[in-house]
Amino acid sequence: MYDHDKIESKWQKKWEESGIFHNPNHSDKPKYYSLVMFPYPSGTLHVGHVKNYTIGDVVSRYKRMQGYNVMNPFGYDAFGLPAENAAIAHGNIHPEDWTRSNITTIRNQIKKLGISYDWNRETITFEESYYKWTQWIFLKLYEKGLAYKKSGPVNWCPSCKTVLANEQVVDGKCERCGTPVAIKQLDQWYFKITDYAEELDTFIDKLTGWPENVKTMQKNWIGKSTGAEVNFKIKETGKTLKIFTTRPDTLWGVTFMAIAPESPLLSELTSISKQREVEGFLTRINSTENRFERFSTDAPKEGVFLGTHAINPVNGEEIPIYVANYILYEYGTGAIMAVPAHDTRDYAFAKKYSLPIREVVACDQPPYAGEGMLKDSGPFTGTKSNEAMDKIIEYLEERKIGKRAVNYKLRDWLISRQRYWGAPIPVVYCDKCGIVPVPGKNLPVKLPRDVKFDPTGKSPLSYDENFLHTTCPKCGEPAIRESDTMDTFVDSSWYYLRYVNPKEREKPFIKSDVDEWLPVDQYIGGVEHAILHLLYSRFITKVLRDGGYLSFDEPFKNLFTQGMIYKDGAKMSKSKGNIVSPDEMVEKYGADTLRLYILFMGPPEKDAEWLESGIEGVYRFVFKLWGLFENILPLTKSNHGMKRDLSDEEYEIRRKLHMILKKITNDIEGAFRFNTVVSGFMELVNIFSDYVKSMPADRLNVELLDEFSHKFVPALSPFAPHVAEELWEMMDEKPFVTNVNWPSYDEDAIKPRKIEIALMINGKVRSKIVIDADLSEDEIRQIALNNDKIKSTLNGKNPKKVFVAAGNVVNIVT
RNA sequence: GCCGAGAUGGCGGAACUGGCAGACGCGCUGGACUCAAAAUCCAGUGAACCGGAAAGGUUCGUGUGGGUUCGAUUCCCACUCUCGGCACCA
Repeated sequence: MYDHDKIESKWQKKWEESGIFHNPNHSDKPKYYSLVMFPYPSGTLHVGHVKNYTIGDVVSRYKRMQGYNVMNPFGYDAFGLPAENAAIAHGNIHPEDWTRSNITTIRNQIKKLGISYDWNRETITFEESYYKWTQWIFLKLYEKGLAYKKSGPVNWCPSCKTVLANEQVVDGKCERCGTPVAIKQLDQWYFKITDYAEELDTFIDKLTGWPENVKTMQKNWIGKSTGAEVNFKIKETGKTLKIFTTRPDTLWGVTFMAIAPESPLLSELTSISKQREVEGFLTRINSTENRFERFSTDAPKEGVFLGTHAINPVNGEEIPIYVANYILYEYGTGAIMAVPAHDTRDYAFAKKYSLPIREVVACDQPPYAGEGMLKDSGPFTGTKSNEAMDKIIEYLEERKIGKRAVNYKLRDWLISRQRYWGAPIPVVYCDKCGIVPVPGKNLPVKLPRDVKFDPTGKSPLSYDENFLHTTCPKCGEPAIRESDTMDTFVDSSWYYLRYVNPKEREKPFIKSDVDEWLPVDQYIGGVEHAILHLLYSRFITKVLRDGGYLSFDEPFKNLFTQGMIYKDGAKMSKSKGNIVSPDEMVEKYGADTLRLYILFMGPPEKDAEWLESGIEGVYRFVFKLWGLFENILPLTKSNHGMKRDLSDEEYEIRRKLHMILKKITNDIEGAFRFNTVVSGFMELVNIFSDYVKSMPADRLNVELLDEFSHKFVPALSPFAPHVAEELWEMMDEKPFVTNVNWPSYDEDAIKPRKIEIALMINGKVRSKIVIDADLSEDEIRQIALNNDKIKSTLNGKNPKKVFVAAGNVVNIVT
């Protein structure tokens, strides 16, 4: 009788005792780094996590069987808001204790799933031995001028009581809790990711192992656009107003200028007579309930004439300058040249204020933003707009009125957080010396344990006098520590490096080791990190490379984003109460069944609906498989070595065995089509069950059964490792099946003796016949034409043409 | 609006470089076992129709409309819908 409980705990113990999943950093075998996105331990795991880890485990175990030295590590993204919020909600439990207890739970859950992690590499981001190096990374960025403090408008979540990065604001709401985000003016720390915008953009094309949608999302987020910067003189002041445009070819169509309400240029561009009107406008748009209304695409375009004029450098025209609500201060220069005929927004604005609309690209009707023949454009009249682009930029450069320019939507990464549970930013403020970074030898700046961490909007650490007061590392005078902590995305931007040398005390990692192991060969996780984590990690990798700490450009060679598991048509969440717990499933059906079912649900990159009846079907399969081996093993053991030629039926069964083995191998290698791998296992079990039942035991071909069991069990082991080990042992083979080579298939065995081909008349199947596989096309044609059924259907008519597709069909056209 | 992915039985999904659509599983139907049920096992299961039932046969069928081809789920064109991302980025 199959007893999953007994088998699974038995092998989990044996694996642990033998240490077979610990991998050395150096070995004769080629390396393979398999990585799953580590979890946020804010609760327990659900089956959605299990999907992630199962896919990673199958890849790891498969690669191990193919002779690789596989690194398959695990850890916890253990700092951060959810842990802190949950700790507060659960009474006054300390976030550390709370998180640790979650980690213990999760670790046990994972061990029961039979995942082959190297637990020696386990990494927890809140440990001093880890965040010391997170702080070290901050210092490296600071040294290179890539970490800086500035005051400006920031996203503020009133519920989480902290600032957020742009990437953490979704539809104007906090990515985490859904509260509408407010804007505050604050002095905050930033990482200068914009310095790497160009490389982050262009290197996306080199990420051939990444899904297309993730690459597109990153491209969009970085938002590179090329064009020109053009200088417009201000008639009244003689100063210059710079603008960025992607359409320098429409310069002759400019009929007004517009600047952002937040622009510092606003006051000097406002004439005295217009001041009152402009102030009224500012008050009105700033008082709008939701500032995101102003920034939505369909908000009405509004503005006020400033009473001043710009001079178009290409034709000397005087044009009015407006302040307008649709101009973004943070993008480009915060000011635009407006071409109403060729931009829908400028068009709407011009219509509203009756401004001239001048067509300079031939079109049926403005607004037209496409390409076309230029007209009324001075020396460029008659040139195609796309061809004129470069020439016009050269024209501007020659006359020193403009230059080629590139702009990005990407903004710098705001990393300060006004919360307790994170790595302290390692700087102090000294009255004499200003901002002073904490020297590397003084790291870590320890996060004190006993702090009141209720969110007040001010950093909890700022109330801790012991923490706050220190001495300046430079002059030794009293100084104050920075009390903000770092965004947890800083922690997770380098954990994949730490796994290589998790116990290293002198450095975050050893360069030669990391250079050997990275990039990660296969990264697996949810698509929700398409921008945030994956972009930050790419950035940090490049910064460390430029600092000489790494020698590779990109951290993740191949990326796979698995789909989510839904229950009752919705995402699993505690509040909906539709969580499927892996513990319950393991207890009821066993880890092997759970793993197989999760893979069988559908293509792994797609979302899938959890169905209890589905897992029961897989459970039946495991039972059937077990029963088959209970029948086979006594035969193969007693008659081992007895040989007999294969009958046609047996030849066909053996052919299927090798065919499916080949298919399984291809399905793993190709696009992780594990659902069809599992169905392949089912087919084999069905075929062999039918065979065993088809004749008395003493007439079965034992050699065939022996071959089957020695191919099937190793192939099964990455997917259902416990039952595979148990069967392997029952076959009197030495443990562990986990360590044997991936089963090969024999191309010769796949060649059929006989084939069935369809006989078609005008594309419709009229008959099917079985013929020898080695017949020539002519022979097949003759057989087809002499077939009774074909003859009677043809009814004496002469076929016009006969197509023979070898091994498939014969199509007779009349 | 822009970008990306997709649409196949009652359901999840298969189908190699264009070659017998619906593998595998779920569900359903019938049967065996049982006093009965559950579990298990066996058989059937795209739709409509012809046939006395059976054997068998015909037509239609991969979102819609066209096209290429002896032959299209697969290639081309147009459209509809669904999902995901971005969204006043000049």
